[in-house]
Amino acid sequence: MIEGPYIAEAAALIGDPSRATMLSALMDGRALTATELAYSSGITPQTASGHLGRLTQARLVEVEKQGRHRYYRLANAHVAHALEALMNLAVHGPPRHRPTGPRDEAMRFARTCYDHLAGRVGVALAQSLLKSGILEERNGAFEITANGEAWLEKLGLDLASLNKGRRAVASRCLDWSERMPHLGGALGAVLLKELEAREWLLRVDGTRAVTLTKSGKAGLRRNFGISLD
Amino acid sequence: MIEGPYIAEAAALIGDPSRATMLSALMDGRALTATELAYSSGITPQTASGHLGRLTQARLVEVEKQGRHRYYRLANAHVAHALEALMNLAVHGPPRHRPTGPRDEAMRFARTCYDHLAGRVGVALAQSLLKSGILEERNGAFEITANGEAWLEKLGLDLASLNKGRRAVASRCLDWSERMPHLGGALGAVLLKELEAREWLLRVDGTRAVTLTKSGKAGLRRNFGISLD
DNA sequence: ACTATATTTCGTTTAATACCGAACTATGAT
DNA sequence: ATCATAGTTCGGTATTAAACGAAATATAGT
Repeated sequence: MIEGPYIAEAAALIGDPSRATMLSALMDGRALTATELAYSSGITPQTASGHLGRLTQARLVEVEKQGRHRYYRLANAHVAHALEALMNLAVHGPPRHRPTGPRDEAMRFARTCYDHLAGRVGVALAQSLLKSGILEERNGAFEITANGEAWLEKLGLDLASLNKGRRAVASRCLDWSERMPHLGGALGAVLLKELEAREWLLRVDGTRAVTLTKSGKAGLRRNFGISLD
Repeated sequence: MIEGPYIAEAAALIGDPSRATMLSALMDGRALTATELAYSSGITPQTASGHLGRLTQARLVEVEKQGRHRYYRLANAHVAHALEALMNLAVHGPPRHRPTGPRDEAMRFARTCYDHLAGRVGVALAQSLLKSGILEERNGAFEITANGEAWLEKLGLDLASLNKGRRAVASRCLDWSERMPHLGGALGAVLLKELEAREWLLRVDGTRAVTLTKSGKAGLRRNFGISLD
C-alpha cells in the first residue's frame, strides 16, 4: 500500500528516455557537466537543466559547482544498483527488434559498470579468478579465498582497506549483455583502476565502453589465461 | 548509449503510480486476479486491464488463466529485485512530507518481501541469527555457519535442497523501513513458510503486512530471544 | 437457455510534462 | 569594460497516456 507511490516516483524519474540516457552516461562513475549530459541525450541545455534539477532534488544525482561548470554524478551506489537491476529487466523482456550498432558491440565487449569492469572481458576476468581459486562462489555470492588474499598482496593491493568500507568487497554483479556474473564491489573497483593504470584498458570518448590495448590483450592472456577473439 | 532507452522502458512501466501499486501488491509472492489488483490500486477494472496487458507484454508479470479468472504474478525474482532497489532509492530521497497511516505502521512492523520476512520483525530475526552464530556476515553478504547447518537440520529443514537451486541461499536484503538487513534468499523463503506453518505469523487481507500471533510472540522470544514492544 | 461475474475493447476527456525559443544570471577570459 | 561560455528560468506548444463509461466477450453456475 504505502510503498507503491514511492517506487513510482523514483521509477518515473528514471523512466524518461532523456533522463535514463543521462543516468546511463553517469554509470561511468565519473562526473559530467550539464552540457555534456544534454549533448549525450540529444536535448537542448534548457531541457537538460530541468531534468537535472529534478534528479538532484530527488537525490538520484549530486552536483558539484566548479567555476561556471556543474558536475553531476550519481548520488550513491544505490542508484547505480537500481539502474543495473532495471537493465536486467530490459534484457529479460520480450524478444523484439533491438538494433545492434557497432557502438553496441563495443559495449558488449568491455565497458564500465559504475566503477568496475563488465562485458565479455569483465565476465571472462571473473571466470578466470574463480578458476584459479582466487575467488569462490558461495551461495550466489563471491568470496575471496586465502589464495586470493595472498595473490592480492603480491599485486600490491591493500586488502585491509578493501574491508574497511561498508561496501561489499567482492560482489557478484549480473552482466546484462552476457547474462553471466562479473566482479563488482570494492575489489572490482580497484581491479578496474589497476587495469587502467597499467594501460591495459582505455576509456572511450563519452561512453562507458572501454577498449583493450595490445599490452592489455597480452597481459590478460599471460596473467589470467584469457584469450579474446 | 545503447541502454538508456531500455532502462527507460522498464522504468516508465514501473513509474506509473497505479502500476507500481499493483506490482507492490504482487511482491507478496502470490498471484492475484485482475480485479483484486484493480481494487488494490483504486482504479477501475478496465484501466487495470490495460495496465496488466502492458506489464505482461513487457514480461514484468505473468498470467495464468484459471476459468474466468486471470491470476497475475511477478514474472521472476529479477522484477522483485528491481522493485526493491527502487524502494531503497525512494527512502534515500529527500526528507519530505510522508504521511504515515496505521496500515503503514503494520507494514513497518512485519511484512513479506517477495517471499521472505521483512520489517522490524524480519530485521530482528536476522540480527538474532547473526548473534547466535547461525549466520555470519562476510563481505556484506550472509553466510550459513557450521553451527547454522546443524541448527537447520534440527529444525527439520533440508539444507541440501536449499543449495540446489541457482538462487542464493542466504541473501542480505536491505530493509527499506529499518535500513538494516533482513534475511532473503532460499533460506529466508523457507523460514517464512515455517513461521506461517507454525501460525506464528498470519498474513493480513490484501496487503503485504503480516501480524504476529500470541504464540508467535512467545515463540520468537523463546527461540530467538526477540522481544517486541 | 438464462444470469452473474470476470475481463477486455473502444472512444473520449483530461491532465501531465517534455521540449524548445527567448531572455536572464553567473563565471571566466581578453 | 567587453565578450564568450555555462547554465538557469519562463512561457507557450504539442504530444502522450491515464482514466472512465459503455459495450462486447468469455466462463461458470443454475
